[in-house]
Amino acid sequence: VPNKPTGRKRPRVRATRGALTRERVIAEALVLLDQTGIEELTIRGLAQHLGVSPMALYNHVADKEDLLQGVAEKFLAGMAFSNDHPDWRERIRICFRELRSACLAHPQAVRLLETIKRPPLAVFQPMEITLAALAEAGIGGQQAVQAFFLLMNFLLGQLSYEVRGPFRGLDPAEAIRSERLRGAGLSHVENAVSPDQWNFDSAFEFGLATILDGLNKARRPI
Amino acid sequence: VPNKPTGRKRPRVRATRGALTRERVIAEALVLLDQTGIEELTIRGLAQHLGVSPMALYNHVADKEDLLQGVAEKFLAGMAFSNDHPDWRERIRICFRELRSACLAHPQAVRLLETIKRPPLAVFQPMEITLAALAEAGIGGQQAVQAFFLLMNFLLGQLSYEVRGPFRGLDPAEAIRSERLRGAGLSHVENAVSPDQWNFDSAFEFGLATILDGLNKARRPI
DNA sequence: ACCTGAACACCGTTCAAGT
DNA sequence: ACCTGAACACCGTTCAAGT
Repeated sequence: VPNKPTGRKRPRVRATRGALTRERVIAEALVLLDQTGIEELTIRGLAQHLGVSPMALYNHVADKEDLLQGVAEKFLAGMAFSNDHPDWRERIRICFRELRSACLAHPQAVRLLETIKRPPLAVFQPMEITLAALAEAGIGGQQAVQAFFLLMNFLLGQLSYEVRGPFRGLDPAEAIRSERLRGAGLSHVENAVSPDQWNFDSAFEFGLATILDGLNKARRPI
Repeated sequence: VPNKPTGRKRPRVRATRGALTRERVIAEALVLLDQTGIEELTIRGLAQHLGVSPMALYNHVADKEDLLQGVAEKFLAGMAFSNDHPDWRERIRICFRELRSACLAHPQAVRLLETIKRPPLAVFQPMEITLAALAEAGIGGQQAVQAFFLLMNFLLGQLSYEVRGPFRGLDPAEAIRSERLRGAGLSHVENAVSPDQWNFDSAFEFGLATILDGLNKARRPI
């Protein structure tokens, strides 16, 4: 909001009119995305939300793909990652915890990361932190990059699950009802799954810990 | 194709007409999906592909969501997982390799797993194999389920990356060009990334090995 | 029971026209 | 330079009508 009129009675609309800029279009798109959902984020809907003609947006955005790309950038932008812990393991842990937190702050936006053609530039900072930490641990080269993608892909997989809500479709009660699972010898599944006690936080921490333990072994190839 | 006419001159269309069934609709949807892409798989397009009115499909499918669900089931159905290796580690490894292979056989269909509200029933078999193997290794309860999801989420994350093609947007040459990365102190990233030598197979194997190493440590909690 | 055409309420985007 | 309305080529889906 550039300059708020002091005491004028002029309609407030004028203040935002003409202030349509790429920055504002993308910012409001993120707001609208959070309020509704990725499915409902549409050029026409965004235009209405901005009180403007649909075609007005095309002055600041190439097409919808470009808009989504911008929203994805904005959504991950401004993230600051702590990088001062002495232990390299803990540095990686903290970095991915922060990344996950930032993603979960905009649950609807997480699915953008699946839609987008190319990953937002914001992933480079966690990558730098991870590669630096791994280098300190004696892991470098191709292996270090693969380790980063192991962590990153686990995070993305977990997030896309997490965003969809707790554990849908893996309820054993429902599974038993299904024809396909009856007598299929899935005894371990039947005994193991209890969606009500599922906890994404602890699952995430378990994953992180397991990967870091595994990487620890990779430090000195046998 | 049921019964090919022997020497008749009658138009071939009659043979497939009326044979419209849920099975066929879903099967052809998968064919069309493989040929084109998830974006292009549309009710109207599928109807045209089947030589039928769009509304005809609604006799065999509730709505598009139901269609996609059916395609996802079909796409993963009929998979047989080897489960006879003596080593529990190798059993898990083989299972997830087979799962990945099956997914990559229909690259366009992989994105269905992200779109679908609930995971296809087919994931229960790998889950059973994994839980059984982990039980043999002394890992059970909540931990075993979390371990399965660690493996599964890694696989899904890797697949969604893999399907999009090799490493797009993480080219350092392109990154340097970008304003945001200039002077951001991303020295490790600049030195490490070389998309041309990236190999999804080896990245997958590295991930599997690392997770299994990590799980090995989880066998006896300290 | 299954298929059809017409119609409705939406999309993203192009184009020619306004200021 | 920026915004607009009308129009185009698409969507998924409802409805009433056909067989």
